[in-house]
Amino acid sequence: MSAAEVRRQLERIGAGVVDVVGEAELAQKIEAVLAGQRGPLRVKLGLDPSAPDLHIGHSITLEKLRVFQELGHTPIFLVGDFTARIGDPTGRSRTRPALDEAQIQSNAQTYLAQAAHFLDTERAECRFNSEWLDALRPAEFVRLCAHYTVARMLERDDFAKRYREGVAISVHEFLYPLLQAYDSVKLEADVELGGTDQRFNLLVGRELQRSFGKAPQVVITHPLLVGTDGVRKMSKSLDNTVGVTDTPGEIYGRSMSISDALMGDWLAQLSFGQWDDLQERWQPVAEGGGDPLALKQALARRLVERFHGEARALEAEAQFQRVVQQGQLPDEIPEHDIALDGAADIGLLTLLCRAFDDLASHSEARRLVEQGAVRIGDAPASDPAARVGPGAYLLRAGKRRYARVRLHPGVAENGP
RNA sequence: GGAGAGGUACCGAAGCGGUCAAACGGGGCAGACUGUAAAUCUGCUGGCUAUGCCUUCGGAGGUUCGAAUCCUCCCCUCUCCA
Repeated sequence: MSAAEVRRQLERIGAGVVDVVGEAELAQKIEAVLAGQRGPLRVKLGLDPSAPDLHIGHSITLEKLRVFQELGHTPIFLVGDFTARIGDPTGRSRTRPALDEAQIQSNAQTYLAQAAHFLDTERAECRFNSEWLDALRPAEFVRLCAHYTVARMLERDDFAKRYREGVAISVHEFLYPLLQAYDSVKLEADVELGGTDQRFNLLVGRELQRSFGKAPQVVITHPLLVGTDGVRKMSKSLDNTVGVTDTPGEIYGRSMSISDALMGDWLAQLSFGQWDDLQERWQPVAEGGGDPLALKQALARRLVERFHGEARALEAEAQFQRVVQQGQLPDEIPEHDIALDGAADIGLLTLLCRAFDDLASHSEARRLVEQGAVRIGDAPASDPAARVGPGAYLLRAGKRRYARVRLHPGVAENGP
């Protein structure tokens, strides 16, 4: 009976993973838990508090953490506040400022709040690695470094690549995997989850635990979700995410913009065993038949549903069909009151910049006009030198930007 | 410490005294096409009171009618040697 339970747990844990290092140990650990010889498994997931907003790529590991929780084990969120305060581990975006403690705390809270979409964060442990890393004295730290070698560090893909290509690797970058591994030692993690890009770091944790005479953690890696661009991994800095806090419209629209091929990946990776009906519909589409549009709509709807519920999902779909597919106006269009300050009219370019926050300059507005992207009401506006007098207008710049403006002759009222 | 190679726009990468706001590729934006896509094609991609003007080629000076391009010093990266 216990053997069946072990098998059941292993099966659920193993669903959708890329790799489980130490599967036999995992079975033993679960057996021991079931036999009452030890407490629940301690399952670690590291969080980077410098980028707190979660996207659906994160949902893959979070979902697995939820599975562990359902099986009675203990999720541990490890906030890398110490590491975040020091700088960026990838070495690429060195401009990213080191965060101060208040920001880190607030980011960590944001993270947990968003993670609550996936699991019961109340029943999870949340720890900050500054707890032990701040206390680490230089002598101890140096001793810690002695547990690992430079050659082994260079085994990591991106280190090896950068070393080969002559790209700078700072010494502190070597320290990150080690510090992260030390977290596992201190937390006595039984399992650590991560994306495949974390494999190396997680394995260092496993070896360091062993080196410290502790039971090595089981390392479970999950596939990285490819972002909306269909090429690179989903990442906030690449602006190819579908975010947990995005509006229903954004989630729906961004999901609809993915390629058909990517739709297959997303269906497989984000299903979590809940979208069998959609998976079935994927097969014919993959073979060039079926109804890819309908399937993609169903996927987009389910994603909205996951974070905002069914009602909002249906709304988002209806809105998308009206606006994007039929070219009608969206329900909500930002409105602006613009005062002419006594002038008779206003330059079209100035007007556009005031109506659309994301237009950075007149030159950018000019380009849109010259490229025929701008409409006032139904009429195309193609003259950058045009001027607009008082009145109410519907402005459109490209497919996504809409604004209603009321131009009145008065003087601008300044807010209190 | 020594020798050499480098630092160019969002990224990669050409340019090496004027014709350079800087080739080319990627990304982004816009247009066409489409299933809303993707792929493909086309255009744009520093700013402005705009047939011209201003700011930009690691930083600060200098040479020159004129500098991303030459010189000096400084900062940073890489390689080899110690």
